[in-house]
Amino acid sequence: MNNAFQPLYYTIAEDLRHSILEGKFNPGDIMPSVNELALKYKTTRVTARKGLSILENEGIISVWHGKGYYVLSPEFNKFTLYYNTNSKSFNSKFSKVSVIRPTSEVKAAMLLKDDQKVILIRRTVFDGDKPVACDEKYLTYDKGRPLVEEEIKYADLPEVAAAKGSPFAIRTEMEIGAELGAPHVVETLGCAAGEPLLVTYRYIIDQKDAVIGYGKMYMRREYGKLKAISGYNCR
Amino acid sequence: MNNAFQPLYYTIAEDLRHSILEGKFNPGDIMPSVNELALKYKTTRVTARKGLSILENEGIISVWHGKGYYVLSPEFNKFTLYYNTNSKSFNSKFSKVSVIRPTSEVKAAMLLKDDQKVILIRRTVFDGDKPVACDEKYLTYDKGRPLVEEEIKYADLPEVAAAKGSPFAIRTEMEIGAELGAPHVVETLGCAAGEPLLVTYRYIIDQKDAVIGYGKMYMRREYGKLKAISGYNCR
DNA sequence: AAGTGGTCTAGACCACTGA
DNA sequence: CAGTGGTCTAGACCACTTG
Repeated sequence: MNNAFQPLYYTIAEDLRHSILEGKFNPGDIMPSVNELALKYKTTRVTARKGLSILENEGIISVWHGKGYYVLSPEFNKFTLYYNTNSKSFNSKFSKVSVIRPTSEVKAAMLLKDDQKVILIRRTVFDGDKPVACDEKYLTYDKGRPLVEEEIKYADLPEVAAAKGSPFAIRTEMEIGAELGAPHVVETLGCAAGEPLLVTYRYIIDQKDAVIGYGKMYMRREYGKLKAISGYNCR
Repeated sequence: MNNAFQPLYYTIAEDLRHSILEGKFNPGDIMPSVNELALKYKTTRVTARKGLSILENEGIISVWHGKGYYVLSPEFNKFTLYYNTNSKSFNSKFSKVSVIRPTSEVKAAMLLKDDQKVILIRRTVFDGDKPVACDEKYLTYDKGRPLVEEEIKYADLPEVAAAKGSPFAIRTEMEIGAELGAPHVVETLGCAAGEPLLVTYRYIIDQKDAVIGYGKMYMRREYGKLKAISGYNCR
């Protein structure tokens, strides 16, 4: 019976989650069985199981057919990172959109043939008047598809790449490193030549594992810290 | 009817997922209704709905009560980052475990009172003979609990902190930046004073939002790139 | 009113585990 | 064998959306 505002299976999940968070169940422990829960909550096995499934989806418990549901240890090495290049508090200016011959670095990153040209988009991100970051994006240039500047200018890297195909056919990979800025970066950001910059490299990859986009973003450390969280509480 | 090796609801989910990935459905489109699917697959609404729920859990579609299931746009700003400080190809050496008065930086990071002492654990990570990273971990020091060195030495930061309470009561936050190493870091890593290092700051936070652990890791850029992925294909 | 999704039941049958 | 989880049915009733 369900006389609350929330479905019964949700109540079951909440109760169990609290038990785990309070330490009544610890990693390795077996949760109450589906039958037990069905009895306790005066419901059917289907509904009881649905409650357990929620915790399973949350990565808190795991199931072993024929044995039961086990409490897992938290995954502290798996982080969720939100990468917002288009934050509202910043404004950005596009300084260059052009078709170029790729440098050897870009050629290597995108696995390009020798004669393949790429689109280069440069952008500078400002906090008020102060430049805090700048990035370079490279996209494969298909002769057949004319370059629509407006569409590209205000979109983020993945969206631009997605516009050239199915938006679901791609994934993004990111690497994070520290570098000294190249001369034009130092000049654009107005920082010292020896200032360490946080650099993110992004690869846009289609369903055939071809790199169709590559981007590099340099951030000054006062403004460009990346944040990520881990644990159960964040989902 | 289900004459395959996999449950019917799974087949339904797979079929729908492929349709989306192939571009038969695009972001904003409405998926076939529960009733339609039940008819098509000669099953009940419950099973049909279960298929849709899978895609919903994967973040591919979203539901609007009374209207239907909608295809979502991929979330390219949300990354999953795996942070493996205990990689198998590296070995690490603990150089120091001690109880100290915190520096002002640590005091600020952990929101400590003036007289609170902390445990400091220093570690250096080697690739063969070459030092590639080093880190400092700070934990609140509770006078009541004696410091068990063995337990701490081989564990990672969150596990150590977890050992002091319920493992579920905590979360980890991470910041990533670029810095020049302090003198002792430069010496330990044997790098140039001007070499930019990738730095990760980690905060271990308990359920009362108190910072119970703080760690800093310096990585040389050739070895210390962090990687993260985004999109649907990764889950 | 007709169509959508959401919850729940009572019961069936199957597969896996362990004593 | 009893107990565990997993799948599925047929049908009921509810809540939301749209015309």
